[in-house]
Amino acid sequence: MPDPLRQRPRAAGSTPASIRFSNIALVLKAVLGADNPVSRADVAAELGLTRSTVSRLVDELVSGGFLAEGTPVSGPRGRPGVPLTAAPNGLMALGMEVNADRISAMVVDLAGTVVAMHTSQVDVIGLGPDRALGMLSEASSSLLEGLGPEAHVVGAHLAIPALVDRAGTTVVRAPNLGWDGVKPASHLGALLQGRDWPFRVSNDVDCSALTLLHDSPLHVRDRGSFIYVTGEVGIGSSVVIDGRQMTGRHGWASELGHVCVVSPGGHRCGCGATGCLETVVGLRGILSESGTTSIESLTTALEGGEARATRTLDLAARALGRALGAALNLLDLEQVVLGGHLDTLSPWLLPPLRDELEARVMWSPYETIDVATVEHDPTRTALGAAYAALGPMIANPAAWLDRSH
Amino acid sequence: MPDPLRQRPRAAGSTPASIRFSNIALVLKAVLGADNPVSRADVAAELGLTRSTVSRLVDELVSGGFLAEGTPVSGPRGRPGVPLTAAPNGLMALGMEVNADRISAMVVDLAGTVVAMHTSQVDVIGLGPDRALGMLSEASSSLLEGLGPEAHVVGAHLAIPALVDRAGTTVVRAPNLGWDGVKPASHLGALLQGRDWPFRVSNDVDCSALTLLHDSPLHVRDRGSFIYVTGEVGIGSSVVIDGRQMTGRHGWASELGHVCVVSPGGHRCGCGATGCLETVVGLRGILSESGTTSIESLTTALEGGEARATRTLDLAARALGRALGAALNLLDLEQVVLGGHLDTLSPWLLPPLRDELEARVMWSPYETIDVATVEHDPTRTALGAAYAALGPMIANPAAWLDRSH
DNA sequence: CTCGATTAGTAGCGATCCTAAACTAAACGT
DNA sequence: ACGTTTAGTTTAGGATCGCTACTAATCGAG
Repeated sequence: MPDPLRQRPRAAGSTPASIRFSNIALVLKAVLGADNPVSRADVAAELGLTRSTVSRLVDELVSGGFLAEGTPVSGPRGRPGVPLTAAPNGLMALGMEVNADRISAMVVDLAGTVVAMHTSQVDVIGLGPDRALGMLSEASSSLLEGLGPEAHVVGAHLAIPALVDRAGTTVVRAPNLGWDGVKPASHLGALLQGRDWPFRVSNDVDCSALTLLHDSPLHVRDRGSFIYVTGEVGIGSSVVIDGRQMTGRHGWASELGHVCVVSPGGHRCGCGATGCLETVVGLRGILSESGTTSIESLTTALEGGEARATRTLDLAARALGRALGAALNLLDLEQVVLGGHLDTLSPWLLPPLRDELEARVMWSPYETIDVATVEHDPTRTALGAAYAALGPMIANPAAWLDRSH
Repeated sequence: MPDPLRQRPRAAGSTPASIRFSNIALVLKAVLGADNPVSRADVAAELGLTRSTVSRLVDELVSGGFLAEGTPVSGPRGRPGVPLTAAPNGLMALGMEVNADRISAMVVDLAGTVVAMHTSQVDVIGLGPDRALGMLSEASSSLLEGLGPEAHVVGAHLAIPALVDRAGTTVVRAPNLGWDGVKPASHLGALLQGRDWPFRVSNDVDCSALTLLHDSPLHVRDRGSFIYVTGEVGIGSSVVIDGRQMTGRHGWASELGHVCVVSPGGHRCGCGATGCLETVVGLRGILSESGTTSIESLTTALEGGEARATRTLDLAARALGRALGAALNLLDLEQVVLGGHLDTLSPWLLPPLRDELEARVMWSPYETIDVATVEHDPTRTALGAAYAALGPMIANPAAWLDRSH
């Protein structure tokens, strides 16, 4: 007997319109994701659609401000194709970051070009949510006012060092900021007022990882599955599988910093448990264990071959190897990317880390484990936030086209 | 300039036909996944499609052998609806299992009903791949011959305790069977000959986990994200996220048994590393540590409150907690499911395990961690293999309908 | 310089699949 | 008996894509 109470918000049956939604997104993706500008015919061949279909969709994207046509380029034979690129000065998004010691805002277009940006060093902890977000709101607003008249900012995203709920609206807990249960949208009134933007919040390391996944908002790199581990205040991490970020059920996945790597024994961690990776590989742990006071004095000691420092780094690398070994055994990823002070210390970390991974990862005899590093870039997080803001538009351009029309 | 070398196998642009492919799959899913038989009108309401559309698709599924109509059932008002169910004696699949000490085969229909099954206790290790798979082939063939004439078996799947390549064709390594680089299809000639079945191989624990995800081949349970950990010969595990099994890039994900849980110290594991979960929580490790010789003598000792056994179980539970804590911190899953001897020993494992997880999982203050157990069921693996074989058909019924027509 | 070959892009027609609305069917209650 | 309600079917119309034929633009051979 059918249950009249089951009145779900209806699942998604496909209609002819959803073909267009899907195809127009594929076309945009094919154009933005190509290494070199491509023509309508190239896109048609790549997607297995006819030239007439692609032509129609491309025309829509051009008139909607997503794409621009270049001047025809001759091939070896035949009529020259019209090269398609992301429209400059077309659609853009605002990426924002709040961290313990700075706030940033950045406007980025569909090609991934930074059109405008602003960063201030401020003591966010001292200010509290309302004043800090007020400053961010002001800085962002003046950034937007400085843009040309044809620039069209269509969404915003905020990166924050915190556990954020999956809906992207509430900061559940931000230990380094001392914020609990903050709803950033309600403090950004001046910025969001009157703009019907999609606005969301997410974890800062997740945003940074997006810049590793993409060269531009939609150009996916070779690395389709990786874990990014960065040492900043604590140890942050983010996992990407098959080009999609793994958020988990609540958006709280990828807490590599609190994987247990020392047991028995192990120091107490800020999270309440003992033996967390963060206690061994976090900057504070490394410095106190090595008897140094700053990363500069530590590297000096290491370059001098000082025994205590060298031994500390070896232990840290092996602990990192145990945690990453767990991640690779569980997730079967193709690459590990290290950032922050883990990059700075990589000359001493990498050899024992690779060693440990070879020994611990079940499939290491069959596939190589790629360990890479990325240099610290203070703009990476806000840039990733902008990528996140552009995401929905790229995923469903038809919705935007139909709305603006 | 377009690159003429880039001649990819064309991505998937949608055509009008793909609407039907997608919708017919949704309709089948809605019918098979419902708690009670539903009518065409119910499906239409659930999917947000019109009754006429759903009617047409249902008619196709009925004439194609996927669904059957029951006798109309009156509601409180109006014309009675025709209840739809999986067709009995319609489409079926063959699920097979090869393990160290037995081979099994099982025929299952779309409703998840076991239509026929066969199990033999044999020493698979002694036989080697060719003879073991030959026996399986013979047993399966005679199972198929015993079915009624209207039964239509449309695919097969083999579960095997091994690392299997992602394509599902080659057993890369099966430590408990001593098989390396075996291609099962080439040893199952007599069974597969002349049938244009899809046939694939995958890991046994992954197959078992499918039976936890589904009550029937398509009825997804509440638990959409969980990790299943089972103690058999070693420690096997499988991760399901949002109702989809996480296979990893090579299909080698979910090796929880080789997460490091004891360091410093830790015994050497068969995999070559030290301190693996398997060395502490595997049956062999628990027995030797507790000074008992079988699970029966161990439970007797535990029931008698014997100190060494109790202490061993406590340490094992806490080690399991460290490994599962890593998994939950990395993956943000909603449930842990324990099977095999971990279920048998759960009265002694669960309290310290829950304790350890509460302490180690970052988000435990915000969401409860559900730890459940499942009883050992020797048919679970072959049943899961059958589910796996039915999967492609359920995912794309239109392909089958068009082919058989 | 002209013409053929080649490739890019466009236009019209037909096929497929969906929605909408009208219709028929089958039950209940007054 | 008849109206109401809900299930299922039929028919007409709309959206989208593929197919085919067309025009456009370039190169190179004669």
